[in-house]
Amino acid sequence: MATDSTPHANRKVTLADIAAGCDVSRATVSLVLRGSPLVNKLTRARVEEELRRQGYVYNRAAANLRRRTSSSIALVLNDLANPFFAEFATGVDEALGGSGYVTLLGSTSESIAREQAVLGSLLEHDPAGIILSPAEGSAASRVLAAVGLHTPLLLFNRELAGEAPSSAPWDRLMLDNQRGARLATEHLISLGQRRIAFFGGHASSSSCQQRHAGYVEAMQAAGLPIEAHWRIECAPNRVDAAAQCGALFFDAPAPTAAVCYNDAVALGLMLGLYQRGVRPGRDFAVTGFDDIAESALSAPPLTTLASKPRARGRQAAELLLQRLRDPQATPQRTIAPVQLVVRASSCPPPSA
Amino acid sequence: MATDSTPHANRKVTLADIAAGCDVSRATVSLVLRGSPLVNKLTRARVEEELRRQGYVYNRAAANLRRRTSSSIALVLNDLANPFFAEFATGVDEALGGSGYVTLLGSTSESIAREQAVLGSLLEHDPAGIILSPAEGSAASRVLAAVGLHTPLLLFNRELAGEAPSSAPWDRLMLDNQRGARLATEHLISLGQRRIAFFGGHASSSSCQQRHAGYVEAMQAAGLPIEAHWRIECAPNRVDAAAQCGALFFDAPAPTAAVCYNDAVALGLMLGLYQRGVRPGRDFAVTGFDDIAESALSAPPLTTLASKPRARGRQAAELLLQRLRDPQATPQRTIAPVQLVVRASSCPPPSA
DNA sequence: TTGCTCGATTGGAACGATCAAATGTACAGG
DNA sequence: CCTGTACATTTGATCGTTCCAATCGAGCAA
Repeated sequence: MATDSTPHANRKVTLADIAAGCDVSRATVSLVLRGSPLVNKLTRARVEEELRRQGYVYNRAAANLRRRTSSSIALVLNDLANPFFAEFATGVDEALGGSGYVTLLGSTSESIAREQAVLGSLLEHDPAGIILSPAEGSAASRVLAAVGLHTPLLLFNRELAGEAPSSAPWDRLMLDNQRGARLATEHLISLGQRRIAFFGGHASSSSCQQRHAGYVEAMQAAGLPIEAHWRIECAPNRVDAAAQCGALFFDAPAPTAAVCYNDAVALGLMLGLYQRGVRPGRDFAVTGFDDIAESALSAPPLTTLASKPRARGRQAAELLLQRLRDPQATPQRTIAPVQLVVRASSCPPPSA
Repeated sequence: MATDSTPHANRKVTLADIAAGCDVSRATVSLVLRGSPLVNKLTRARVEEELRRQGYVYNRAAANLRRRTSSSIALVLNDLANPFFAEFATGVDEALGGSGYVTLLGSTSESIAREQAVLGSLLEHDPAGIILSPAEGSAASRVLAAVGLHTPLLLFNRELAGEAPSSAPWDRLMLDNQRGARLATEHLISLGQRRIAFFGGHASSSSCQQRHAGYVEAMQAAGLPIEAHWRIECAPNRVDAAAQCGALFFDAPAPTAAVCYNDAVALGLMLGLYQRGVRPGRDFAVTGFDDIAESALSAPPLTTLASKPRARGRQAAELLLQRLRDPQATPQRTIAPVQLVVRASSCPPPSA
């Protein structure tokens, strides 16, 4: 049978066990753990030896309870399976880990009901703050009801529906959607393009609206007309984009270029073009948004807007940590710049 | 100034506040929260009203402390940015959420040092169990030292290096790498291919070894020779695969088909082939492994092995929950089947 | 001697929940 | 009138940690 001081597989080792093991009080052991200068060198050594011997592991939950602190951040994403958000999550986790926080993950799969459930469940674990990329159509009032005013929340990527501006003083980190789409459109115009469509995305989503606004802005600034049938909606994925490709050519005048909602849509559109015998990058110009990994490697490589999702993740974490340090500061709205990356998918119109 | 019973933004609402608010004891409130049949209908209604009024949120950490339970699972991944693992994580979170657990996320970016740090940090939050997809080269002894024997661990996707079989009774969930590669190879052989290469991956990784073994098995069973220069190593990503493409054709006899380590490698190889004027799916057959989203949409669509990462995530969660229910059961090694998905990238050899 | 500071340590009450055992009613039957 | 029992509620201890105030011996000045 095991002696009383042998590392025991059954029960978890606590401060009290260590204290008993080397004849000091729990308080002293606690001081050692936190590296207090108060404790004598000799006893510190004894305690540390005992910690090692018994295989002690710190119970942060108990400490957090006593200190009324928290060491976790909730990360709630509308679509973790999307590489963009996966990269984002990686960035968040990197930055949080570096600051001693742990990431509580929640994935909502674009379901508002799941978002409510996930927020509720994560809140019970008392996160110090929340990073939320809302599901499509998620309403400010519901989020407020679930989260309350006590836990700081950083909104990423999308606005909430029906926001009452003053009620919920949330920080925001958004991409510069409008400027990005404007840059892409201006780039196409500078290549001589005049008949440019805006392709893909749900018109109801805030990011799609912003990108479309940037497109309109550039077209108008250049004095170019916009035809109604140059705006095609589709789900933001490759499959649906490929299927909707034909809609671009139903009516005259047909466009010779398209600014796409995002890279997934652009890649799908290029696939659809190929299937109709139209060669993207030669007969028809295409731009995307996001600069996901595949875009550099597609045929032709895709002209797009780099949003650096991992850096955005780190930035989101930083912004939230900032807020935790200074809860009273006025809410921040941060717009992350995007960079135009020119590749072979954008070309002059065939006539030129 | 606020009355004493007004929902207060400052301090968090506790059981005691509710109890005081409707003149019952904390214990009664606790019983209400947990839906105990013991409590009277009338008082239950009063308490529930008060809970709502004060905006109470349950503190699971405190409950877990008292009950010596845990309601979180740690998910530690070697590469969350990889769509395969992002899908896996989504599946895990889905299944855990359904069982009332919360996911503690840790991403190691293939760094053994970060893996150690992440495991240490997550353990302090006392997870009920751990799902670990280890970083490349991660050693069993180090993982054991970090995790101990107290917390159940499920190993996913990779074996640990230098495992002493008896010491750590961990459950495992692995893909059927060997059988998958064998199926792909047999498929190519059945199309008439005879000179088949094995392309990509690090020969040191266990999954690469298993896939290679499946390839060898099929070749030998068919009585086909294997040339030494038909085995090309490269990092498991598109860029390196494209760069290594030429190595296939340095020496005669050149292969007319390749079984690739995974889809990323296969897509990269197809790109490299195009650049040399070789048309994959016509002049040269290619197969992948994983069935990531792009594979169905590449040109040509990729023949590959579907591993259903999201389903694997759910399965991993299920296996771990199973283990929590029955800690004494003997360790399970589960091999998840993979399915051959035949698409246009696999073809007969040009001569046939 | 007393008084005082200084460094090192400690006991006991928290944190917010749960649990086991005790308490208080009300009502039945003997 | 007493006992038993079913229900409804409470009391006080407890989980593993931290905080606060108290303690204690030693050194040193007056």
